[in-house]
Amino acid sequence: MAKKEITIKDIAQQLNVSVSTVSRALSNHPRIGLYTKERVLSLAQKLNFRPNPMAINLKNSKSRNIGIIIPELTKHFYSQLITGAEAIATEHGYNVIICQSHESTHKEEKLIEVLLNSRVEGLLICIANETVDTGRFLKIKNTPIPVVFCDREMANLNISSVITNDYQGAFAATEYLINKGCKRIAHLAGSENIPNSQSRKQGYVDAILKYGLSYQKIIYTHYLTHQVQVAMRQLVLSKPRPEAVLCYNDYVAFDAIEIIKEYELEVGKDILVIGFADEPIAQYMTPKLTTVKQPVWEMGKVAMQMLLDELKGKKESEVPCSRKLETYLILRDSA
Amino acid sequence: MAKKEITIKDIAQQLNVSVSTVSRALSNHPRIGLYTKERVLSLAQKLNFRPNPMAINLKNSKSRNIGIIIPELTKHFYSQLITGAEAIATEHGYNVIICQSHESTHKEEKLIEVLLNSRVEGLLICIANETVDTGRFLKIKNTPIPVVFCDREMANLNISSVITNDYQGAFAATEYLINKGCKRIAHLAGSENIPNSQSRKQGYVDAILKYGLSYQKIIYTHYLTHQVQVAMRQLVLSKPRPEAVLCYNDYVAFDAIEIIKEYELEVGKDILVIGFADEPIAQYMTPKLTTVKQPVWEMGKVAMQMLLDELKGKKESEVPCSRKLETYLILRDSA
DNA sequence: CTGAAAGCGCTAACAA
DNA sequence: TTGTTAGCGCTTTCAG
Repeated sequence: MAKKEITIKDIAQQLNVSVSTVSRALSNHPRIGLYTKERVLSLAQKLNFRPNPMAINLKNSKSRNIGIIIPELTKHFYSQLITGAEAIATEHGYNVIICQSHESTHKEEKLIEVLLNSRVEGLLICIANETVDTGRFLKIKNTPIPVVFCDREMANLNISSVITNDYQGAFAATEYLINKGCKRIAHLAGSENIPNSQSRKQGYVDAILKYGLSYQKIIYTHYLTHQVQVAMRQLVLSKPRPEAVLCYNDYVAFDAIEIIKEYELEVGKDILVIGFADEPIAQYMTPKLTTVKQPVWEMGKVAMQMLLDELKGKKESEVPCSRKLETYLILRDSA
Repeated sequence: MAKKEITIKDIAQQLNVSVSTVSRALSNHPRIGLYTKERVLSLAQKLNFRPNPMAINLKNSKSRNIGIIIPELTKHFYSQLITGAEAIATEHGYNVIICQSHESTHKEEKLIEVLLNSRVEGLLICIANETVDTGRFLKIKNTPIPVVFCDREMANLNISSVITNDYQGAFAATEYLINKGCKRIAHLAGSENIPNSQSRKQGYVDAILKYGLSYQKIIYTHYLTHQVQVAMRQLVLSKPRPEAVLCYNDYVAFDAIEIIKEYELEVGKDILVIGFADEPIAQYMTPKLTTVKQPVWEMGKVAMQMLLDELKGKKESEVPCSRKLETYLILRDSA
């Protein structure tokens, strides 16, 4: 049944005018007779005419597409980020093309290539955890399209970025614990070479220092592995035992809580636990998790807005631009 | 710095051949001199030429885009579905345009319109829960592009669909409880007018019937509202109290478990609980939730494959095509 | 084997 | 105010 898509040419013929007239009528051009315009508009309406975006894009040499690369769509963090980014893009008439690197640097490179080939007008990238070599991104600098990094910035690359203030989040959480009277606060950190982990660790350390506490204990773990449980077991058994533990993220906190329960200690009383991120699971744990919330949705919005600004030729002087979004503590039952 | 994108014309000029020759060389056309071909290919390589997809699409009147409409990207279920669908699409050289209806029928309609305007070649739709009026979808039937429904089918619409076998999942779960010796099994169902909820309820009922149990209790609730807790409280206090409860989904199960704990009963012993979906939270509850897993990722793949098949002109006789994917019980601690 | 030319649907500079 | 024409980048007859 595939009825042929109707074009401005069809309209022109039926009305005995030229295609340019139709084009003008449709695009609200000033120099056109009111009567002709009406005729065109009403026929277009009647025929259910929809301009062919492929033609328009070719004509303008613009794809109106923004590429987004994230590690994993099924992680709540990223789907939230994308929801924010997409809202802004749509608002400005852009589509987003979402690609997943599945945390592989190699795939990441491929995707950049593919997206460039498909002529995206801008790129929003959440670098894979695995990625450390900034060198690979130098080629991006040579593309004419704007790039914005999200959630993780790449040092010395001079590319815009939006991240959350991990340092401040960890600092505030630690401070909260201290104010609650905890003297011995441990930190289950993330991998040592991940910048986000480093910042959180530093926030923790500086808070400890600020209040002159003598106890300080940091254990690096790779979350979602057994390392966390091993580390936590070690903490529970250490003497004196910490009164609180600040976790790299909510998953780490979950494992920590399991161990605490295993030793029949009470979470939120014998040992306070604070997570990071406010994943949905934070509300579904028992006890419900006190955690540092990152404004992920907003981060997506801000990043996309920044990208569009660069796209529309903001003054060079303001590029690259870095923004750090504040986090805040959500108080629940674990601390 | 925006260096102009290089085109086949550039290559043609530098090599003193015509654009058509370049085109042929690039597209591996048979009728071309080997030598010329080599020259073109190597120059293209050297110049880092990438064909402009906008031009190709216009030429072919094909967008190579598939539209996907889902209620909410941040729900794990849907992000998983999309991951499956996207994998297949990419594999076949298609992009996906992901849109969220945010569970609004109105937005849903708008999105269909927008996607049609943007010339997607096919549509994958997960209907919003709110949507009941199939009439609205009739217009889709008049589009020349193939449509596949996912997760929920619309009756009497003659459009292809892929869903999971809710009936069988609920039946198997109930049967499992019966085999474990439960005589009194209650069902916390979803909203009465949602097809998925109806099927699950029916699976429950039929299992009860098959084994000739005399106890049968169904309470309809709207999940993520207080209704669930109210209903569960009622069940816990009823005499005789049910020995097990089959929940409409994992969120319902979570609330049910909270209530059970509230009465100091032991989940998995005093009352067994089974959820539905296997959301990530299922593993993070205490106790870990026994639940009916739906093959969501696979559903996305199957649906996209079906869509592409229709797109590539499978025999009309095989369209529409309906598939029902089997679910399976994941045993954990709650039952 | 290669080139010229038309055309995909639309816009815009230039004429009338 | 309207029409003519060229062109966006590429493919594809149709000639040579």
